[in-house]
Amino acid sequence: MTSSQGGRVTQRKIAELAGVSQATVSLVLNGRTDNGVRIPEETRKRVLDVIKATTYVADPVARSLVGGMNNLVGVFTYEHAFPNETSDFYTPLLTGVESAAEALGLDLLMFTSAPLVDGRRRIFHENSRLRLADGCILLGRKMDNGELAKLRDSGYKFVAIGRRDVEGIAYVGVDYGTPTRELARQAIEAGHSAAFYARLSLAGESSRDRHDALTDELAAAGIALTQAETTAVGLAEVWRRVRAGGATILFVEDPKDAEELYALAAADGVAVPDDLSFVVLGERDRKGGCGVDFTCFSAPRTELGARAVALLDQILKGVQGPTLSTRQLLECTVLPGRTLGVPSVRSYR
Amino acid sequence: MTSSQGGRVTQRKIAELAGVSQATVSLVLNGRTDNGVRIPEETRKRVLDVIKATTYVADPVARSLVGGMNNLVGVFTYEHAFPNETSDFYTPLLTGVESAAEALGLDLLMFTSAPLVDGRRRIFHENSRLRLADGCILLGRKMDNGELAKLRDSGYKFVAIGRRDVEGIAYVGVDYGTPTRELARQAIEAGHSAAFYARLSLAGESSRDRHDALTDELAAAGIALTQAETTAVGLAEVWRRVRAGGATILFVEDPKDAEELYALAAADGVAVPDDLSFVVLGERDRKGGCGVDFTCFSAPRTELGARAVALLDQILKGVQGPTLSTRQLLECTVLPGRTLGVPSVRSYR
DNA sequence: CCCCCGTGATAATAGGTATTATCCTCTTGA
DNA sequence: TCAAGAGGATAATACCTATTATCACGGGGG
Repeated sequence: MTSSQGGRVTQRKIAELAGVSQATVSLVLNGRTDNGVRIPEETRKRVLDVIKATTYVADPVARSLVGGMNNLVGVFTYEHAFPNETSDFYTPLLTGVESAAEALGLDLLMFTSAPLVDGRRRIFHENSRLRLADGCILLGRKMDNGELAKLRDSGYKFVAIGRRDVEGIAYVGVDYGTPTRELARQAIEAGHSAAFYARLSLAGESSRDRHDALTDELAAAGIALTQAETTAVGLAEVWRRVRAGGATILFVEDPKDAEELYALAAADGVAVPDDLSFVVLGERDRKGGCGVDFTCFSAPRTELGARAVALLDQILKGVQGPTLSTRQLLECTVLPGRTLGVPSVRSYR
Repeated sequence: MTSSQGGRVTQRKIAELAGVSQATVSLVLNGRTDNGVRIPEETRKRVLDVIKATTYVADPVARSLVGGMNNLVGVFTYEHAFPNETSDFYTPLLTGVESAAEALGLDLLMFTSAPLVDGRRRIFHENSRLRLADGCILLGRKMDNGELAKLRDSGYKFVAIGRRDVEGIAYVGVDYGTPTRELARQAIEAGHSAAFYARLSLAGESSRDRHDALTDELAAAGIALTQAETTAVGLAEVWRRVRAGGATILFVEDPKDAEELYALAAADGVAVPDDLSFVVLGERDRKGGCGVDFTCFSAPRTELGARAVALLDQILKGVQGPTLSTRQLLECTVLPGRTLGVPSVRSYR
């Protein structure tokens, strides 16, 4: 009631104070000098002076309505963006997003109004406010490719973080295949001949990449590989199968699974890496910093975020000069760790 | 493909299809039955059927435009909001901010476009975009009270996190005095009679609170207290003075200082708490989670963030029903830790 | 003298929704 | 038959900005 009429300074108020029309104010603000538009320096200065005196800022809502730019980059996260007890997934990415946005003079609009249902946010809900931003960065492990396609068809500009196998979608992702192959080769060189892969569902692109790279590389070396999906069969059962199968090396996709399997191994008196090697095909978990020094790899997450913003900015502003690729893959670093060793001769069963 | 070129489905299109006016569609959608508004069941059903058949979604932009409010809560941080190598200060607060915003259906606007100068952001810079949001949460250790007063005078609605001794400013802060007194009493009960206080500058309200509470409580018990400002004299010198002074207990305001002083003590072979007790008058540092289990206290930071958003929301929407206080202080929890013990009889010098 | 053109600024309008005032029709009571 | 009123739906308008078409004015060339 009070805040709407008394509060906001509009172009009309500026116009009154400067003794010009609202249209003139808009033209000055946008620095228009196109065909037919001429504003003498004197008038321009008068308007700008009034604006400075009043702290005017264009209403992003009205601006969006007419299709203008807000210098707002949306950030959509499928889960809570800020870390809580259970998750600290986005933080490194957002660090990069923030620094890039700062460098480009953009503000970040976090779509917290999209409520979590079943622990996930939905892009298309009752009243999605995505359009408040000029474009959007999409963050999340499990995006729905159907939703992505729908969003793309709506004409909305966005960049996904993580590779997406959907036609016409810009992304900045991580090459998981190469480090997976590298670790597989290390395992082969170490002399392992029986491996187990505790993986996640193959629904996501990154999971498939790891899976394909690992199976491919091991098969080429003639090494036996048994697989199990941890969420499907449960970690206790996975561990039982590992022991029953006689594998000397265990590849684990999810770092949390790795922590737990490691604990199970320790409980059974299995020494790592003397009895059994552990290789994590993913990021070392931050929260587990006090834990095990796993052999794993690390993605440049902060740079990932920064690149995504830069790419989105380019897409929004239209191409000019050197262009960034709309589909980028960044390289991982392999972290040696202390959990990959030579296979033991003795059986630990 | 349907929605991109043809544009989105609007109320007007629904109206045409249902053979009614746009106003009727709006009334149906909002379920209005107020005075004067009557819509027979038959018409209502017809409109709803058309809506179901199409993919109509109300445009949030237009909706905000007419409402006057953006449902945007600004978040202004004086430093980078997202953690980097050097700082992880805001994260717990932002976790609370996010959950409260989600509950209230608000989006968060992070003012990253305000560039850092000398490691700090400035509220009033070239073109502050603060007014993009309906109101704003202010986060930061060292806010400038002059800036705050200026912002208040501009009529802008905001809530500060942390107590601010500026007239007419809403805040949600932490009561540091009470836990400081509590820890001081514990020290007294333990038998300490000579204390040292390694503190920060007294510029901030929270620093003064701690200082006043500590000096007051110790003085009442007739205990000698020596002070030094760590940033002014340097930690090495502080440590020298601590040793020279013969204090049996060291109060440290800043957790990082505490970590370093602890390291200096360890290097000198001083045992904690047997030779010297450490009490931290602040939050245990997260990054130092693997480090020392300091006796300290902990502020409910997540709740702090959530309350700030709730308070701002109330201020923006105008009062109705039970009201939150515009100046709140939350209680700390004292964490016993392992660094407060009884004073040693032997001198460690 | 009239036409044309350059200069400077404005009126009008779109964009989608919510709200209010207004209008039309039909029924009922006197 | 007319006034009153209820029921049903719409036109008009506001919200704020960006854009386009238009207008007023004066000077120079024909």
